[in-house]
Amino acid sequence: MGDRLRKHIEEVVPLSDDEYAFVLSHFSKEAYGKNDFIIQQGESVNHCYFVISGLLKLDYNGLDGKDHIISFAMENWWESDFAAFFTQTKAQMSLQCIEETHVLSISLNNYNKLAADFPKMEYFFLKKSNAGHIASQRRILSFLTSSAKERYEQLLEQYPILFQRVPKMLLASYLGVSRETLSRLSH
Amino acid sequence: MGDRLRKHIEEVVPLSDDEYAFVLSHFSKEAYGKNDFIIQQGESVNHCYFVISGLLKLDYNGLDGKDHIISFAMENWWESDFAAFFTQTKAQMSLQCIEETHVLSISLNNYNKLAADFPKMEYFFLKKSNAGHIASQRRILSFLTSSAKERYEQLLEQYPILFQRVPKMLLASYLGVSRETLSRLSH
DNA sequence: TCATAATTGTGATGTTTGTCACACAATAGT
DNA sequence: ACTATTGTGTGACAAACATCACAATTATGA
Repeated sequence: MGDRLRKHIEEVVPLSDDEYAFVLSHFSKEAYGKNDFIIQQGESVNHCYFVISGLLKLDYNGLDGKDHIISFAMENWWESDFAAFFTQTKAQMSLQCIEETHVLSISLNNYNKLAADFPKMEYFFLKKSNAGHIASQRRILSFLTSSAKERYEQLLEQYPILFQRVPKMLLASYLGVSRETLSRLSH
Repeated sequence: MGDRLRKHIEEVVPLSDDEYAFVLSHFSKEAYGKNDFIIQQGESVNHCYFVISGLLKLDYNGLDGKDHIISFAMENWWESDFAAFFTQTKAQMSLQCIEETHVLSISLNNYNKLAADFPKMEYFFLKKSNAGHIASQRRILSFLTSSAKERYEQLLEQYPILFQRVPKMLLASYLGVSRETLSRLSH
C-alpha cells in the first residue's frame, strides 16, 4: 500500500528507488474521515491530492443549494479544484470524502519544483493532465449524445463499483438527473 | 500574423529569437478551405493543430447520424482528437473547417521531441493541457447546473463572436439542444 | 442572375425529466 | 436496542425539450 504512488507513476515512467524517494519527499500523507471536507468552496486551494484509498467527490454547490458532482475520485486518482490550485484563487468547488480516505498531498510549490527539477515527473504530469482532459471530453460527449438512461447505463458499465460504494442520490447528481428520475431509470 | 504562435507561447514562457525558430521548426503550416476536413472519423490522427486564423469544429457523429460539437476552435486555440493523437488510435471525432483556416501542425513525434529537448515547451504544454482540462470541467459543470436557456446565455456572454461566425444549428449542436429549441430560446 | 441548397422560424404534439408529496427502508450514533 | 438521520421508491402533475411539418429567408455556385 505504501508504494501505490510508485506503481502508479511507473505505469508511465520507470523510477529508481532513489528517484521515488525524491518524488515522495515532495508529498505528505493525510487521512480524512467520512464526510470530511478536503477542500471547501470559498477557501484557498494549496494542494493537489493523490488518492491512496477511499473515495472522494468533487462537487459544486449552485445558488439553488443543489449538489452537482463533477467527478468522483477513487484509488489512484488525482483530484483537486485544479482551476483554483493552479491559479491560486479561491475554490469554487468542494472536495469531500464519501468514505474514510487516505491521500498524498502536494503543494503547488512542490508540484512546480518537482516538475522543474525532475523531467520524468514533468512528463508524468503532462501525461496525466492530457488523460484528464480526454476523460472530461468523454463526459461532455456523453451529455451531448446520450439520454439520462443511456448515461446511467454507461456509468453502470464503466464503474460498476460506484453503485456499491455511493448512495444513488449522489450518482444522480453526477449524472445530472434528479434522484427520482434515477430511481425510475433503474428498472 | 507570422508570429501569432510566438506571442501565444510567450504568454506563458519567454522565448529568444533562436528558441522560437527552434520551436517553429517542429511545425508545418497548412491551409484549409471552408468545409474541409482536417481529421476524419475513423482515420489515424498524426497531428495536433494550432489555429492561426479561421474557425474549426471538433465533432462526433453518433449512430443516429447527428452532429455533436465538442468544441469550436478559434484563433490561438489548440485542437485535435487528443485521445486518438496521444494514443495513436483511430479518430472518433472529426475536425472540420467552418471557415477558411490556417493552422500550424505538429506531429506526435515532434511534440514529444520538442517537449523532451526543450523544457520550456514541456512546461508550456503542461500549462495548456491543464487549461484545457479546466475548460472542459467548466463545460461539464454548465451541463450539470444549467438549463438550455442558461447555457445559451452563458455562451452568448462568453463568446459573442460565435453568433456572428457560426450557423445557429451548429451552436445548438454545441449546446446540446435541437435547433428548434435554440431558435425559441433566443427571444 | 437565377436556381439550388442551406439555414431559420414557428405551430402542433409527444416524450422526457423535474418537482412535490409521502411512505418506507436502511444507517449511524448514543 | 432505539431514535434520529439519511437514503429510496412511487404516484400525480408541471415544465422543459424533442420531433415533425412546412413556410420563409438567406447563402452559394454555375
